[in-house]
Amino acid sequence: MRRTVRLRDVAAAAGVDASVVSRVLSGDARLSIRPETRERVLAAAARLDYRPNTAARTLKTARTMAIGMIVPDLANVNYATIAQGAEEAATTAGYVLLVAHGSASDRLPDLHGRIDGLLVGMATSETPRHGEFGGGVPALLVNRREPCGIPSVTVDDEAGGTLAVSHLLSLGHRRIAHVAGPQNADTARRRLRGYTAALESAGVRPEPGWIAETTFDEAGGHVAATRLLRLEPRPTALFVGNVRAAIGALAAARRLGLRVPDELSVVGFHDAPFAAYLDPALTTVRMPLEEMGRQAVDSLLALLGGRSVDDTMVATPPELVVRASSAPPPTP
Amino acid sequence: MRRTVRLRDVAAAAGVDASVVSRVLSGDARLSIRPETRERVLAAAARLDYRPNTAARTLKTARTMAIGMIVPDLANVNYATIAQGAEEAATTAGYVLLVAHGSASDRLPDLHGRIDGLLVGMATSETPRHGEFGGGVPALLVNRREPCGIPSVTVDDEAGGTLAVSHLLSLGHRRIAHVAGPQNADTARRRLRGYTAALESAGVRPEPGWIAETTFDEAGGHVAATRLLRLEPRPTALFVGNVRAAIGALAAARRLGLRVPDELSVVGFHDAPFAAYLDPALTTVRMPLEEMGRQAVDSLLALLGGRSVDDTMVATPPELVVRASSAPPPTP
DNA sequence: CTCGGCTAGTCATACGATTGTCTGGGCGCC
DNA sequence: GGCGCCCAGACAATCGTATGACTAGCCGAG
Repeated sequence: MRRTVRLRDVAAAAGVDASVVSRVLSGDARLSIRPETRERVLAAAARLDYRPNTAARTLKTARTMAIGMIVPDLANVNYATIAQGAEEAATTAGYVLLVAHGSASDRLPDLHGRIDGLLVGMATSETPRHGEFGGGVPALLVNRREPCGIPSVTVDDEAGGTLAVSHLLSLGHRRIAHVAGPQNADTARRRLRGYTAALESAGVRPEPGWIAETTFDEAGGHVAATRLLRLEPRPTALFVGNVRAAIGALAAARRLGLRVPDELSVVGFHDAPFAAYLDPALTTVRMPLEEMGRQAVDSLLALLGGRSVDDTMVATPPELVVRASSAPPPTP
Repeated sequence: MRRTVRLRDVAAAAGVDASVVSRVLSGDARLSIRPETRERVLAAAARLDYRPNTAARTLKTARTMAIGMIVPDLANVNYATIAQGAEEAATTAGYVLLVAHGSASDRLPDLHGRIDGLLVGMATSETPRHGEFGGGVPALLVNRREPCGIPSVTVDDEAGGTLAVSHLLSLGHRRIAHVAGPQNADTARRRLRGYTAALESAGVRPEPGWIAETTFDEAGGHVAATRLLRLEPRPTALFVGNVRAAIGALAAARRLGLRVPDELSVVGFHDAPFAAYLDPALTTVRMPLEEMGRQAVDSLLALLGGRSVDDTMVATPPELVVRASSAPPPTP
C-alpha cells in the first residue's frame, strides 16, 4: 500500500481516467458524466481518503491558497487578536495563514511565491512611502489607512474616540485631556479627531495643551499623563488612546496621589482581559479587532478575485465598557 | 519580457542546461564545473533576479519548507510570544511558519500536505490521549510534556516555581500559599513541585490547604486567592502560577482590604509589559517563552533531519523580576 | 443510409525544479 | 599511437494536478 494517494490511484479504483476524477472533485460543470460513474468516483476518493497534493495544484494553477500576514510584533496582543480573526476567516475560505513579524519590505521576500495575498500591519512608528508594499502580490493594509497605494481595513477609531469622550462629557466632565498616540499614524489621528469632535459637539473648546502625544505603551502613557496632570487647572478626565498607555496613565495618577475615579477619571482604548482587574477597573472602548482581521481577509480575497477594493471600515461599532475608572468629576 | 523567471531562463542566459543552474544554485558537490561557467550562471541568476518556484520544488522534493503551529488561542500573549520566537527560528532556517488556532486534531487536516512538521500548543484544559497528534507529520509538543507519543520542549517551570518561593522565603515569609494551575497540565504540576521543593528545602512543611487549584486567568486567580486569604492563620505571601491569575489575586487582596506588600506579598509567573505598571508593580518570574519557541523549531528541524529528539528543556533559566508586590512579612 | 450532434469520457501536455544517468572531448599514460 | 579516464556539462524522467482538445459510440433526423 503506497502512502500517498494520487488522483490516478482514485481513477484506477473507479475505473476512469484521472482527468475525470479531477473534474468531478472540482465540480467542473463542463464535464458530462453519468450519475453512477460520479458516485463510483466519489466513493473511491472517500474510501482511499484522497487529499489533493497542494504543491502540484499550486504549480499547475499558480495559486497557493495561502495568505501572508506581516505584523511588527506578534507578541502585541492587538496584532495577535487581529491575526486570530484573520486566521479564522482564511480557514473558512479554504486558505491558510502564514505569519511573519517585522516590516513588510524586510519580510516580503521570505514569503515570495508562497502566498496569494498579503496583509500588512504597520508599526505606529512607521511612515510608509507610496508604493512601498506588495511587491507583486495584492496587499491590504490593516488598521492603518495610508496613501501608499494599497487599500486598507480599519475600525472606526473616530467613533471610538467620540464614544469615550461622550461618556466622560455625560458624566459632567469638561476638562478632558487626551493621551494621544504617534500622530504620524492615522489611527492615532482619527482617535484624536473623535476626541475633538465630541468636545466640540458638546460646546467645549479643546485646548491644544490638553493633548499629549506619546508612544502606545505603558511608559509612554505614564510620561504623557504625568505632563497633563500637572496642568493648571488640572484636567478632571483623561481619554487615553490605547490600553497599555492607559495602564501607564493610571500609574501616573497614583504617583501624583490622585485618586481614580474620585479626583480623576480615566478611559482607555481597546479592551483587554486584564482591564477589569486593574485598580480601579478600567473603563475602556472595545474595538472589533478580531472582526477587523476577518474583514481584512475577506477584502483581500475580493481583491484576489479581481474585484477592486476600497478602503473599508469594519461595520461593527466600538463598544463602551464602563468600569470603575470613570465617574463624575469632583465637585469643586 | 516574461514576468516569472524560471530556471531555464537563467540557463538560456548563461548558455548552459537548466540542470546545471539548479546544481550550481543548490551547491551540489557532485557537479564539476569551470569557475568561469559558474560565474556566468550566478551572474545570470542575479541579473534576472531568479527566485525558485516553491511549489515546483515542493512537488519534486516532497518538502514544503514550512512548519505549522497550532495553538489554542493566538490572542493569548504567552502563545503569541512563543509563536514569535518560533517564527524567528523558522525564518533563520529558511522555513516559513503557518499558524492555526484550535485543537491539533481539529486543525491538522487544514494544514495537511502544507507543512513538514508541526508544533503543538495544548490548552491547559486538554488532557491528551496517546497517539493523538501528528497524523503523518513529525510533531513536537510545546510548553507541555505529556505521554502522547511526541517529544516536547518546555521551560524549567519547576525552577521558576522554586525561584519565586525562594525569594519569598528569603524575605522571611513562612506561610506561603500557592495559586496553582489546572493539575491535569504538567506545566502547572511542575510549578507546584517547584513551590513544594523550595518550601521543603527551607524546612517549611507545605500545608495541603495552602494550595488552591484554578484556571490560568484573572477570574480564576481572583477566586482562588480569595479562598486562600480567608485561611486562619492567613498566608503572608502568595505564589501565583500565572501572570493573569496574579492580577486576579491582586484584585482579591484589594477586595479583602489587604495592603500589598505590607500585609501580603504576591509573586506572579511569566512577565508581561504591564506587570511593572500594576498597583503595586508585580514581582514576577520571567520565563524564556520566546526562546522556547525558537528551541521548539530547532528541535523540530532536528526531528525532520532524521535525528531522534528527546523531551528537552530550554537551558535559559527563569529570571526573578523583583518589583513592589513582594516585601518582608508584617511583624506580628 | 448517412450525417450531425450529443454523451461520456479519454488523451496529452504543461506547470518548474530536481536528480540519476549519460556523453563528447581532451588529456595523460603506457 | 591507442586506450581509458575524467572533466564539464547535457539529457531525460519524474513529481501530481489541471485542462484544452479530442473521440468512440449512440441516437435521431432527414
